[in-house]
Amino acid sequence: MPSIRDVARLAGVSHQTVSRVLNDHPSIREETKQRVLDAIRQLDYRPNQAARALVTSKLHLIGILSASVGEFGPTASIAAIEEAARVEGYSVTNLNLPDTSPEAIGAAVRQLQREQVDGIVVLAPQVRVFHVLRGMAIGIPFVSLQTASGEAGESVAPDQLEGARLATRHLVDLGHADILHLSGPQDWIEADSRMRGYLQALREADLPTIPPIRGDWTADFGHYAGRELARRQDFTAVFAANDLMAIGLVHGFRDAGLDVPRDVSVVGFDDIPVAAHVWPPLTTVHIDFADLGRRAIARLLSALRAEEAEAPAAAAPALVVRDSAIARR
Amino acid sequence: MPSIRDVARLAGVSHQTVSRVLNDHPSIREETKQRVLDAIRQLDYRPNQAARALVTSKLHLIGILSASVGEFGPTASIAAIEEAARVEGYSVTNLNLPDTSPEAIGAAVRQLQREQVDGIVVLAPQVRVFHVLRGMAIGIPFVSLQTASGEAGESVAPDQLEGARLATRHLVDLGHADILHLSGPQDWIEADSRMRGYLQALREADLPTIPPIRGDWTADFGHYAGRELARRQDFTAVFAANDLMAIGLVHGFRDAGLDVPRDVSVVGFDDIPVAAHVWPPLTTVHIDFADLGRRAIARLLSALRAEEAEAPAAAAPALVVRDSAIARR
DNA sequence: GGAGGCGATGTGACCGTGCGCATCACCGCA
DNA sequence: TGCGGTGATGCGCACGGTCACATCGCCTCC
Repeated sequence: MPSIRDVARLAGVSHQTVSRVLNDHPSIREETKQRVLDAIRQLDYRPNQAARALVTSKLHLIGILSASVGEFGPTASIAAIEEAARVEGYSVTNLNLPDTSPEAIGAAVRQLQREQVDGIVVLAPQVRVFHVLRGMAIGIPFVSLQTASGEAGESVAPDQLEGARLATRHLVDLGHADILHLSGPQDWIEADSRMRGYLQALREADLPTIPPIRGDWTADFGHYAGRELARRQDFTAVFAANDLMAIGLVHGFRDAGLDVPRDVSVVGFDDIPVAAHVWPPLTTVHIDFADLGRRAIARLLSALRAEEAEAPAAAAPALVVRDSAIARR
Repeated sequence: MPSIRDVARLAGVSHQTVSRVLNDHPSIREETKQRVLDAIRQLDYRPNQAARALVTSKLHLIGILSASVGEFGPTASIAAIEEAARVEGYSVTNLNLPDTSPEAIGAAVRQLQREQVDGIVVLAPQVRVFHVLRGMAIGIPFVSLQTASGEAGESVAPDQLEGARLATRHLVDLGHADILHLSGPQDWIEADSRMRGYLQALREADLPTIPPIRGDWTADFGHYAGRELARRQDFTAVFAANDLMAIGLVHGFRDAGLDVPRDVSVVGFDDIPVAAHVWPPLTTVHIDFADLGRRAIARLLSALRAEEAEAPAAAAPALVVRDSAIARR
C-alpha cells in the first residue's frame, strides 16, 4: 500500500505538501496541486483511515442507537443512513438496545463512546431515551429521528402529527363519527404524535373522543385487539397507528365475523410494501423513511463539521387511499 | 483518554508488558498480569482502535456486500450480522449494489478493499456475483449467505432446497397434482434452489412439471401474475418462491374472481411477520434469517483468526401450515 | 532600500499501539 | 564452576498521517 511519502517522492514534494493537497489547504500552487494529484492517481493512493484517526482522534464512525429493529420503518431508515454515511466516508455501527431501561441506554451510549464514534443517530423513539440522553450530557453530537423539534439534540422527523390528522380526517370525511384509535406503546414519541394528530382531527370536526387502545406495533396485537373490539359496537372506524397492527386488526375483525370495510373502516400508517396487497388493500399514510435517514445523516455531518445546519423540511406525509375505509353506511 | 503508558506507569511496568497483557501473551507472570488489569480498571482504559489498526493494518471492520435490501429476509440477516459483529468488536459497513453488473460488483469490492475491511459478507445472491468474486481473487476472506457449499468462499446457507421440497410436498399430500411454481428472478441462487426443491418434490411424487413463472420477488409482480394466471385452468395449487409474491398472487387471483384457498391453494416461503395475518393466513416455510446472519459472522471471524471452522449445520427450514392451502376438491 | 508581511513549502515531533531484539535473572547440567 | 537455555520484561522503532514551527522568496510600503 502506497503511503503519503511515496506520493510525495513521486511528485517531488514533501509529504506535508501532499497532506495539504488532501485536506484542501488554500495556499498550494495550482501546478503543485496537479502534480500531487497525478501522483496520487498513478499510485492509486488512498489515505489510511487508521493513521488519520489516530492523530485527529476522529474515527469517521457513526453510531446508530436503535430500539425497534424489525419494524419496517426504522429498518428502511437504517439502510438509508448506512448508504448516505458511506458515501460521505463514514462507517456505521449499529447498536440495538435490548430494552429501554435507563441502565441499558446509559450502557449503550458509553459503549458507543468507547468505540469512539464521532456522532450518534438515535432511532430509539422512546421518550425516556431522550430523558436519559439529555441527562448524560454526552460530548458527542447526536441527531434523533423522531423527537419533536425543540428537544435536546437535533432532530429530523416527519410530520407524524399531520399524517395522523390526515388519516383521521379521511375517516371523518367519509362520514364516520365514532372513530377509535389503536395506538402505539405508551412511551413512544411516534405513538404520541400520531395520537395527538388523531385527537386534533376529532377536535376540529367536533366529534367525541373514545379512549385509545394501547398496542405494541405488532400484527399479533392487532389481531388480538380486533377480536376483542368486535364485541363493542361503539365505533364504525379505526385508525391504527401502524400498518402491521391494522393488518392484524382486520384479521381479528374477520375472525369475529366483522367485515372490513363493510362493517368497520380501517386506516393504517406507514405504507409498508404489502399494504397494497392484503385484503382489503389498506388505506394508509405514506412516510418516506429512506429520505428521513438521509436527512438525519446530512444533519449530523453538518453538526460534525460545525457548519450551519440548513434544515430542509422533511417530506410531507401523504394519504394513500385504497379500499379498507369506505363511507359510513 | 488514558493511554497504554498511563496504565504502565500506574502498574509500575513497561508499556510493552501492558500490551502483552492485552493480547494474552503467554509469558506474563500472573501477579504482574493482575496488577496491570487493576490499573486498566482503575483508569477505565480502552485500547485505541485507530492506533491498533495503524500498526496491525486490521481495522476491525467487516463489509457487507448486499443487493437486496428491502426484502425482509436479507434485512433481518443484516441486523443480526451487525449485532453479532459488534459483540466481537467489529464494526460493519454496508455496501448496497446499485445493480448486479460485473462492473458494479467489481467497483463495490474495490471500494470495500479501499475501506480496508478485514472481511466481507456477501448478501448478493446472484449467481453472477460469485463468478465475478471468484474471478477477482480478492485477498480478503469472504463468506456468502446463499450459495451452495462447494463454491468459492465459505458459505452459510439454509437448506432452501429442502424447504421448497417441504412446501411442494405439502401440496402433493393435499392431493394436488397440477402445481405451478412462481419463482424468483433468473440469476438468483435462492430462486434456483427453491425451484430445484419444487422440481425434486414433483419428481418424487411422479407428477407432471409445469414450466415455472419467473417473478421478481415483489408483491406487485405477484399481483400481476395472479391476474394473468387466473385465465389458465391447468393448475390447482401454486408454490410461490417468497411470501411477498404469494400475498400479491392471492390479491391478483381475488381480483380475477378466484378464491384462495377454495379455487387455488397457495404456499409461500420465508414466513414474514404479516404472513399469519393476511387473508387467508399464509401457509409458508419458516427460515431463521437472524440465525443465518450470526452464523455468517461466526464463520468469517474464525476465518480471520485462522481458526478451524467448526461448521455447525444451519437451522432446518420448517413448514408452517396455515389456511392458504387446502385439500384438492 | 530595508523592514515587515505573506504565500508556498519543508522539517521534525507526535498520536497509541505492536513487534523485533536486547537484557537479565535463574535453572539445570556436565 | 561455567555455560547454554528459558521465562519475564524493557527499549526503541515503525506504522501513516497531521500539526506547529521554520524557512525562503517576493512584494509592498514608508
